[in-house]
Parts: sequence; structure tokens; C-alpha cells
Amino acid sequence: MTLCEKQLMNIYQKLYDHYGYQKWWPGESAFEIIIGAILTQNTAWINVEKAICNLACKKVLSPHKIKNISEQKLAELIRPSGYYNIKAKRIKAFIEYLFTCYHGKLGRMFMRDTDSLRKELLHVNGIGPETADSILLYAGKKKVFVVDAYTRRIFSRKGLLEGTESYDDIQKFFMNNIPKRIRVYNDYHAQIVMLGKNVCKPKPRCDVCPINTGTCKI
DNA sequence: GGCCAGGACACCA
DNA sequence: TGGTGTCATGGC
Repeated sequence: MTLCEKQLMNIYQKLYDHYGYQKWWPGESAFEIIIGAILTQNTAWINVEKAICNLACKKVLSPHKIKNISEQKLAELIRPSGYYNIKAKRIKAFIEYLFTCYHGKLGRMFMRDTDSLRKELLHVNGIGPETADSILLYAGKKKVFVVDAYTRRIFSRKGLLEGTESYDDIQKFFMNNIPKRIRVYNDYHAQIVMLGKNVCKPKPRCDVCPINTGTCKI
């Protein structure tokens, strides 16, 4: 095991010991996870939950139902998540893609090989690298690591990243240095988000950081 | 009242 | 290729 691999797993172990297994993603179905992945873009999860709750209460949390409601109505329902107009367009764009390419069936979509599917998702308006990878990992149970702003911030402060690397570079860094298992990919990202939400704000709190080992630059 | 939150995109140099 | 503005609500 290389030094890098040891450092990454040491950090994961500390987070796991502190927060416990996260059982991600919070969502009852693959479709709900996908909607959540779009709605959570630059948004606090608590607000996403309200938007998803609205969709569930109106019984439109399915590809067919979303396809059949107007973009304006959709925007109204997801309003609590912020950026509601643009997110309504993005959800509609995904639905359009799903029906055009896979007859509205997520099962068919996830039968596609991971690399090809990732490229397709990245061509859907409003689905960038993080959203695509969240969909692949958490909804499709594909072996891809999700990188987010917390990942960059935390591991830059730890000295393991420069902070200027591209999304793909950071993703490769993790996928080359942690065990290639879906469970690890799933929980490592979840732990990073837990740490980010609780400790690693732009104005960090070193005193309560579970991975502050003394060399921590946070 | 200001800052921040589990990004992505259009536009510009 | 990289930097900047825009999208917007809600909790602290």
C-alpha cells in the first residue's frame, strides 16, 4: 500500500469511526435520488427535502408524472430548493433524455455501460460531473467516485491536493488510491459531506475536526 | 442583514 | 482554458 493510499484510508477510518456508516443516498428510489441530485446543486439538503416532499405529496415523483406536468408547475413545487426555474428546466431535460433514449425506464438506462452512460448524462443540460457521478453511484450503483466542493476544500487543506486540479483529476486521485468497491466510494463521499457540513466551512473549526491529526492545515 | 449551502452554464478574454 | 456573473430559497 502506498503512502497516499494509507493517508486516504486513514482519513476515511477516522471519519467512519466518528460519524458511522452513512447509508447514502437519502432517497426511497433511484428516481428520487436523481431528482435529489439535481435539486441539491449549490443548495442545502434541508431545502431539497422540502421540494422532494412537495413532489411526493402531489404524487408526481415518477418519470411519467414529471413528464406530464408543466415546467411552470414543476418549478412551483420545487421552489423551496432555490434556483427553481433553472432546476425545473434541468429536470425536464433529464426526463426528455430518459424517454427519448430509454422509453422512460431507469432500469434500461442503467444497463448501459458506465463510461458511455456518463458521457450521455454529461450531454444533458444541467447535469455536470458531480451530478452525473452522483446519479451513477447512488442511483445506478456504478463504481464511480463523486467529487464535490467539500472534497476539494478538505483535501487541499490536508495538503493532499493543490486545490487547482480538475474534477476528473481529483476523481482519478481517489479512484486510484482507495479500494475499488462501491461501498467505499459510496460512504467515503458521504463522510466527506458530513465533515464538510459540520466542520469544514469556509471559516473552519479545527477544534472539532475528527481528522485533525496535528498536521492538519484546516 | 450577511453568509452559506452536497453546481452548472453562458459568456468573455 | 480559466475567470466571472447568474440562477434563488431558507437556516443560522
